[in-house]
Amino acid sequence: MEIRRADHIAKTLEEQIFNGTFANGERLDEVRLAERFGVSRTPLREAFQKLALSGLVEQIPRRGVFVRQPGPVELIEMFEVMAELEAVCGRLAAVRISDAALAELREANARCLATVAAHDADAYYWENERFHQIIYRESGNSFLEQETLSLHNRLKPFRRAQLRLRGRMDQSMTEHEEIMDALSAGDAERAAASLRSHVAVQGEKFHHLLASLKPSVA
Amino acid sequence: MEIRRADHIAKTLEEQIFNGTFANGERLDEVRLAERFGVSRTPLREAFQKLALSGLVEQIPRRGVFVRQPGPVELIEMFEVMAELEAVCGRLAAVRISDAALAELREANARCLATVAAHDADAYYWENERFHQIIYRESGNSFLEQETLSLHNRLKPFRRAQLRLRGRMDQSMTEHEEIMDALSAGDAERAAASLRSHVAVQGEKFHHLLASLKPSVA
DNA sequence: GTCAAGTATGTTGTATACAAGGTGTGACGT
DNA sequence: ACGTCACACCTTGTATACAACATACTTGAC
Repeated sequence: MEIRRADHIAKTLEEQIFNGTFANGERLDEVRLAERFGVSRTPLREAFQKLALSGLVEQIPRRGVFVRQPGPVELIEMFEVMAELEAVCGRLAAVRISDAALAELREANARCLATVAAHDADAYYWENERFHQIIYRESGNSFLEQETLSLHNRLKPFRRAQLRLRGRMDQSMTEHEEIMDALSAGDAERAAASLRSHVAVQGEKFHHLLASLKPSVA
Repeated sequence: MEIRRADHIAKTLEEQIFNGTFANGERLDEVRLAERFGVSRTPLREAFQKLALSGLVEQIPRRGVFVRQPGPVELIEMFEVMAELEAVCGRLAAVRISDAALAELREANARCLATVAAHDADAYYWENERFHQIIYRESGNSFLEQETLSLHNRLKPFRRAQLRLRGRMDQSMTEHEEIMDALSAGDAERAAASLRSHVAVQGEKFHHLLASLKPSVA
């Protein structure tokens, strides 16, 4: 099944890092992990390189690889960039989106509403993701779509955390309506602005969450 | 000297791919390149992975790695994203830039002017790069700075090509002036717009260049 | 007693040997 | 003559062996 074990290892390690299996500055021992996965060091090192390029671990020559959870400031920076990328997607999509995609978007938004009514946070998470991914796609720029999706995935675990805050889902839905309106009207600037603030508010919520957890770090 | 030969190989291969040493769909033979670099396949494969993650080559399991020059549409997409990223940097920099950095920017622009007066395209290229990198830095968002720089580097060879077009350097300088004005005034939207069009015009020029070379592709 | 230097041990980086899969060619059958 | 199946060779993916470097501990000298 797994033609390339290195890829599978990379994915597994990525999940485990996300799930907090490893502490922040922890060194990933090649031989220990190799025997844990039942493979040799070779595919493991390949997996390490992928993770290093993704920014999840840091490779220091002749020293080893260390898991590198992004700090508070870096996370805020990433959320800021995410907001801007989505804004760009929105601006482009406003003038490029097809009628079919608009209908698709409306449908996705309706499903979001349903999950909010059902207070199903997990389901909302997935439907919301679909809503945004349609916008990425309708930017009409595959490269932009890929880059935005990549950052989106990288922020996944942190985005998920802030969703549990009180009333966030309802607020999010009204923002979705505004976004839909702007896109339907083909108003590029309004679409960009509404998407930017929609995502930026996620970053701020996350910031608050973070500050409430560790008041010393802020 | 070179602690990590794999890194050196990756850089060398990257240059050679840029310089057109390899044809577009060409397969990179591991053993042949290994003996050509005087190393074993191991560091070469590590180099391949880096290049694959950078998008310069494509790795097909059990088939090998193939050099993957971006096609016309992908290049246009990348230029579009580049324009938007620079616009974002500009918008943020307009409200975050320090007086010292503004002076630095003015100086860099002055050096650009000097190289234009001297008709030194190569020197202009470097000074122009410095001008833009200051703006990336002054966005006050290191993550954004890195991402923007990364795409900038990836577009380097193509940006260089369009610079040789008639009158491009003079036009570019007047655009720089507009950008400087907006940043000095702290006008975020004007900075964003001027930077966007400044870079977008590069993409268009490149598009023209491309169309004039291969009329069949467009 | 403390600091420094040397050695030993452990870990990373590289080379080579081995295994598994894919492709191409040739032969045989229709 | 053309198509299909089988075998051989070539290439990639993985394991293991080896070398270089870094770190830590011990020993000796001041």
